[in-house]
Amino acid sequence: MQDKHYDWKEKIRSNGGRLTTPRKIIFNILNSTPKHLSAEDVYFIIHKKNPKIGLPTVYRTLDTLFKIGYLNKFDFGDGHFRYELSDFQNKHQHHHHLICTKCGKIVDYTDFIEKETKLVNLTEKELSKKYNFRIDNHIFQFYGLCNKCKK
Amino acid sequence: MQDKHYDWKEKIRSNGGRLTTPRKIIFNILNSTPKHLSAEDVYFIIHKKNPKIGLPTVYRTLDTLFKIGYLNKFDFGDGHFRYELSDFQNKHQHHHHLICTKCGKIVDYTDFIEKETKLVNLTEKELSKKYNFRIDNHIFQFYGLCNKCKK
DNA sequence: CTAACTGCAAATTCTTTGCATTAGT
DNA sequence: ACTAATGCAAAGAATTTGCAGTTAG
Repeated sequence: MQDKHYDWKEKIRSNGGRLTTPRKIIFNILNSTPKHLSAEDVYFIIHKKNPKIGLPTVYRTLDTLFKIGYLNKFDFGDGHFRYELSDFQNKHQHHHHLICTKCGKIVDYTDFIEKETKLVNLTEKELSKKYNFRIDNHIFQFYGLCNKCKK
Repeated sequence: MQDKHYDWKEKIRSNGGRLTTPRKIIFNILNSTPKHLSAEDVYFIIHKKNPKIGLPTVYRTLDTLFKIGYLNKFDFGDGHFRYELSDFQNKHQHHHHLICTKCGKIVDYTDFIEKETKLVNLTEKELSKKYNFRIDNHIFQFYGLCNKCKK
C-alpha cells in the first residue's frame, strides 16, 4: 500500500485501453513531481528524451488519465490547465491552494485542511441533499499577493 | 445604500477613464442578471440591439471593470471565463458554487456560507501569516453530478 | 490480425493586439 | 483639442481533430 499506483495500468487496460510508451512516460513524469504541470510542461520534459512524442499525444494522455480519475485538473487563471496525480493515491496529500494574482506563484497548503475537513464534509452532505447533487470533488483556492509582490 | 453601483461611473472617471456607451450597456447587462456571463454571452446580448459593438470591446470592458474591482472572474473549467458583478455591491450575496461536471449546470449557494465564514476567516488569517500572503479573495467550488446527470 | 494509439499538420476556440477612426471630457 | 476607447481585421495561444501509419494485445 506504499504505492497505490500499482493499478493504473490495470485500469487503463480494463477500459479497453493500451499501455503505450507515451502513456508510461507521462505517468512517470507526473508521478515524480509534486508540481502542477501544464500540458506544455509535460511536453517540454518528455521532448528532451523522446522528441518523437508530440503535444497532441500529451493532451490526449492527460485527458485519458483525467477521465479514469487518476488526475486532478486545475485552472489557476493563467490561461492553461494544470494537472497533478489524484489525492487518493496517498503519495500526495489532499491540499488546497494559495495563488499570487501577480506573479502566479502557487502554494499548496495542507496545514489547515484538518480543521476544514469536518466542515467540508458537512457542507458536502447538506449541499448534496438540498440540491440533489452527487459531489465528487472540491477546489478551494485563496487569491492574493505573495510576500514579494506585496512589496 | 440600496444600490452601491452609484459610484462605478465615478470610479471609472477618477482613473482617467471615460464613460462610453459600450461601457454603460455592458455594466447594465451584468447588473440585470444573476448569471455568470462569459464574454460571448455579453456579446450575444449586446449584439441584438447594438450590432456595432464588437467582441474585443466586450473583452476590454470586462477587463476594465475587473481591474477596478467591480467584477468577479471565474473559471468553471468549461474553457472560458465567466463574470459577475462583485459581492461588495450588496445586490448579490457572497456565494460559492456547485458545478455539474457533465452538463455544466452551476448552482450558487449561500446556505452554508455563514458556517463557513468563521473558518474561512480563521484560515485566511493563519495562511496569510504563515506564507506571508495578503489574501484578497477566495473561490470554493464543489464538483459533481446534478440530479439529471446522476440518472 | 485489428482496433487503439500515435504523430503530424491543420483546424478550432477563446482572447488579445495593432491601428486608423470616433467620441468623451 | 486632447487622448482614451472603439471597431475592424488580424494575430496569438491553448487545445482539439482528421487521418494515414504504427503498435500493443
